[in-house]
Order: sequence, then structure tokens, then C-alpha cells
Amino acid sequence: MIAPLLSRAERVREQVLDATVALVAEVGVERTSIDEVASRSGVAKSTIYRHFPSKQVLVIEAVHTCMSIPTVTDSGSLRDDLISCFSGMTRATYEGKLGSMQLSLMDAAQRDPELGRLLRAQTDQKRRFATAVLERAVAAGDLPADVDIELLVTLLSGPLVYTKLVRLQPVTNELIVAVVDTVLAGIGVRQSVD
Amino acid sequence: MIAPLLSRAERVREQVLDATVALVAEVGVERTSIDEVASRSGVAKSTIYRHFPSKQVLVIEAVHTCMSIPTVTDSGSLRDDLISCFSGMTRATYEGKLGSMQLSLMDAAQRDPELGRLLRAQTDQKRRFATAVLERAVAAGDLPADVDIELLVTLLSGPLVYTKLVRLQPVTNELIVAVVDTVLAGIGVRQSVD
DNA sequence: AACAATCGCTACGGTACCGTCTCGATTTGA
DNA sequence: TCAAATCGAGACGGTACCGTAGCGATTGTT
Repeated sequence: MIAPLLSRAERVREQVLDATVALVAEVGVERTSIDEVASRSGVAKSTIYRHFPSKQVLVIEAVHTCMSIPTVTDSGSLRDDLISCFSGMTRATYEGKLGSMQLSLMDAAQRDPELGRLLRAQTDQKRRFATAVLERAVAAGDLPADVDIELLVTLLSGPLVYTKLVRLQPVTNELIVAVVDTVLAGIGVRQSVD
Repeated sequence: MIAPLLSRAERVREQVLDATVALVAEVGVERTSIDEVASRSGVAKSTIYRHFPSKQVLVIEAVHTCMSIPTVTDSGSLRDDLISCFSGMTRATYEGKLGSMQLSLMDAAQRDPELGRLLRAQTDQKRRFATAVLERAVAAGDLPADVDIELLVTLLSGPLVYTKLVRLQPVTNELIVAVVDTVLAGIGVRQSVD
């Protein structure tokens, strides 16, 4: 064999983590078993335990591999930046496997402090992205200085989370636009009408 | 013994359901076991199975006992009615044991169609309450006839759900007021300013 | 007081899972 | 090429859970 792109150890790790992600997305954290991960990944259970000390750690590392960092745009238009911001965060959070894992992770996080910290960090980071966009608008004079940014982020994020997790419906771009426009109008931001 | 308010069978049922609710609220649906329910309720496991055919049914009936129906006020003020409506629904949904069960139930509902139907009915009912308030406002001319009521309900419910389930923070009355006021302002409803 | 229904207690078979271990086979790197 | 590291396969003890069954004790009814 010549020049493998990944060492065997790396290949094994990846296979195990992939299978774990798929399984958690399918049956949730609680019903995910190491035996099933072994069976699906084609990696022996003993080998899994050579790479990960416990199921808890395995799940957390698997979740880690799904998390991506959205980018923040600066178009000069608050409306466009907010739409872009929440569109990106929705894709990163609620599409793909991570989206299917979300509810189970949130539930498990109630009883697993480590997982709780991970999700809280995820949430806080997303809020910081939106906060940054809004603070930039305040600095630019597009928003009044006394606006409650914390509240604004909740007003913008909430309807999207609710649509995905409670109503189990897709978060469309139309919804994001409607939410952004209504909330901006609610705090008195004049908008260019087509 | 004289004139028991409840027959023994009713007393047993109640004890079992109460213990189930408490246990689900503490450890979630998945980790709730019949043995533990028996131990906590003081009812023998065999007796539990005489009343409920399976754990799934027991959990669903236990959840049922927690669900209360909020009332709808008609004060003539759209703002006040919305605040009252969402305040009541928040109390009914996110306070007490049902609040602690919520995330675990939502997760379990992904893989238990029966539980899924129950939660969906719960969600739909709450949306209908808010929809009724909004439709009344349209009829009274307080809202434009072409307003998207579905979207409005999502805009109002979302931030509250998000605050409770994602941020794990209490849904205060101040938050509800701020959400209602901002959303109403967003669709161009003039408000009396104090 | 007597009888039927219901209960508590306990044990059971069956299953599933965790995390460990052994051992023979395979791979890697020097 | 050859030794060391890593792997797959599978068995293991231990635990927890489900749902059932047997049986003596309690209850409520008549």
C-alpha cells in the first residue's frame, strides 16, 4: 500500500464517529449503543474502547464533528446581514445530521453536564454572531442606541427554533425574511419597500 | 373504613400516575422504568401492569394528567388578550412537572407516533387559542384583514419557547409583554403609550 | 361472616447494554 | 524482514429493564 491519506487509526476514528453521528441522529443519544456503533462502523467494540473511554465521551466528540462555524457578512444593510446570519445559522444547526440530533441532545443535556456545556456554548456562540450584527448597526446609527439587543436576538431566533423543533417544519428562507422584517419594523426601523 | 373518596383502584391509579409524572420529569421518558415507578408509588409492579398494559401507555396517560386547558380572555384590547393568552399558555406548558418533561417528551415523540400525536394536538390547540384571539382582532378591525395569522402565532410563540427550552431560562411576564409589543408594532398596530 | 376481586411480594425468563478481557490476525514502521 | 503496535472477533461478568406468573394477604361487598 502506498501513501494512505489517513493512517489506520485516523480511519478507524472517523468511521466510529460517523457511525455514532448517524445512530444518534436516528435513535437518539439514549438508545445509541456501543455495540450498534461497532456493528455499523465495522470497527470492533474493543477497538472503539481503545479510542474513546466511554459512550458519553464518544457522543460528545461525535457531536463536535458536526458543528460548523457560520460566517458573518457585512453588506452594509442590516436587513440583509440579519437574513444572511440566520440563514447560515439555520443551515448549520438544523440541517443534516445535527438537525436530527438536536432534540435528543437537548434532552440528554439536561442530565449530562458536559453535554450541557457543549450545547450552551453552541447557543451562546450563535447569539454572539447575531449580537455582533446588531451592535454594528447600533454603531452605524441604523439602530437606536438604547435597543435591547438580547431581546432582539431572542425575537429573531425564537420563531425559527420553534418552527423546527416544535412544529417539526422546515425553516424556509421566506420565514427568515418575514421574521427579520417584522421584528425590524417592530423596533421602528424603516425599510426600503420594493 | 368509612366513605373513601376514592376507591382503592382509583387511589392506586393516581399514585402510579403521579410517580410516573415525577419520574419522567426527573430522568426523562427513556430512563423511566416500571420498577422505579413501583418503588416510588408504593404500588407493586404486578399491580401496575394490571392497570396499564405497557410503559408506553403509562407514560402517555401520565402526561395526559398534566395537561390543562388555558382560558381565553376577551377584554377588548388585543394587546391585553395576547399577553393573557400567552401568559396562561406558558404557565400551563412550561411550569411545574410538565415543563420539566417537555424536552424529553419532544425527543421521545420523534420515535413514538402515539406520543407524537399527543404533543402535536397539544401544540395545535395552543395555536388555535392564539389564532382565535388574532382572528377576533381582525373581525373587530384592530388588525388588517390580510395579516398572516399563522406567521404571527409563530412570531409570538417562538421567543417564549426558545427562552424556555433552548436558553433554559424562565419565561417572565416582562418577556411576554416585550414580545407582544414588538410583534404588534412590527405589523403596524398603534399602541397606547403610557 | 364469607367470598371474590384486588393487592403486595417475589421470582422468573428474556433481552439489551456497558466496559473488560483474551487471543489470533493484520498492519505499521524501522 | 521482523518486531511492536493495533486490530477483529467474541466471550465475559455485571447490571438494568420488560413483562409475566404464582401465591399468600388484604380489601370491599353482600
